[in-house]
Amino acid sequence: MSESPNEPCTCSALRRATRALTACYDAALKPAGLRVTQFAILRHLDRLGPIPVSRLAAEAALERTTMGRNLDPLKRRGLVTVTPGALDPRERLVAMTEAGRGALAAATPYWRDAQARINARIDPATVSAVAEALISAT
Amino acid sequence: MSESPNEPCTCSALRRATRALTACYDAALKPAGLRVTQFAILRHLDRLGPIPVSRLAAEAALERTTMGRNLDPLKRRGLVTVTPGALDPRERLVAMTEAGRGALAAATPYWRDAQARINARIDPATVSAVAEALISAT
DNA sequence: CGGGCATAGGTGCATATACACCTATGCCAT
DNA sequence: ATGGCATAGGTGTATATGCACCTATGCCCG
Repeated sequence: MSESPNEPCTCSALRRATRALTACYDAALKPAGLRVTQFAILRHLDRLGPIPVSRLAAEAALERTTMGRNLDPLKRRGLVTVTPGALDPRERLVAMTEAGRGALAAATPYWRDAQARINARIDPATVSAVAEALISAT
Repeated sequence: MSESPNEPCTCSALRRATRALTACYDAALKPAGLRVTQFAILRHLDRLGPIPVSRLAAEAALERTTMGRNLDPLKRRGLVTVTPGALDPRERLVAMTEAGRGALAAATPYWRDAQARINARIDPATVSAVAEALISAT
């Protein structure tokens, strides 16, 4: 079985599924003007409050510099601010603005729709289990 | 349950898992100088033979222009050639070179290692099932 | 206090991804 | 033949992602 010359690549299969799922969420969030990556960052900020870039990256399991760049569109649109930390000026504290909170609130119903549609098709616990296994396997 | 204010985002969870899995495969393939995306393209070409860009994109379930750009690093390193079609000069036929076949052969054992390591941790059928469900759900 | 290491972050580069728009060419109907 | 539509592909722009390398600053130790 795993001797098949055309054995499917587990990684490529998952990448493809993720492309499809991301397109689905992005389409759902489009009326709110957010992508799912941006929505996720706003959700983290809403939960955590002002937080340095590195810690925000760690929360999202993103590379530090990736988070830095992913904040750019949100900064440009005034949904978050990034200011030097008062205690340690090396730190850059990321904080949601009022506009950011508004965008998050406006987007949340669309996100819930997408969640409901997807979770009706696949058990989210299964996805969670797969994700957990993959993350701990690496 | 789905009323939790901090309900996890199925999409973000899957994106995170895919980032981790991709990093794992990319690290495994590093000695062969390929990324998993590039390895996947070479595998498609090996299976299909010379093929127009659009059809190759369809096989990989990638957007046409994405495939066009993903071919750039492979072209630059001489692993594939892209030539105008003889019958229809609008078409660009993508073909593996000898160097491409060599790179694919050299990379395959590393890919098998990664597959074996991952498939020992999670049932690939489960991943397939999740992927199928997500792709058909969109 | 001064040197050295640790920590926070940014920049340059490369790849991956997709949409909107453009060009070139084939093909068909009149 | 030609005008118009369909098809194949490329380009511009934007976001997402991560590595290598750089700067700036804190902090500790002698």
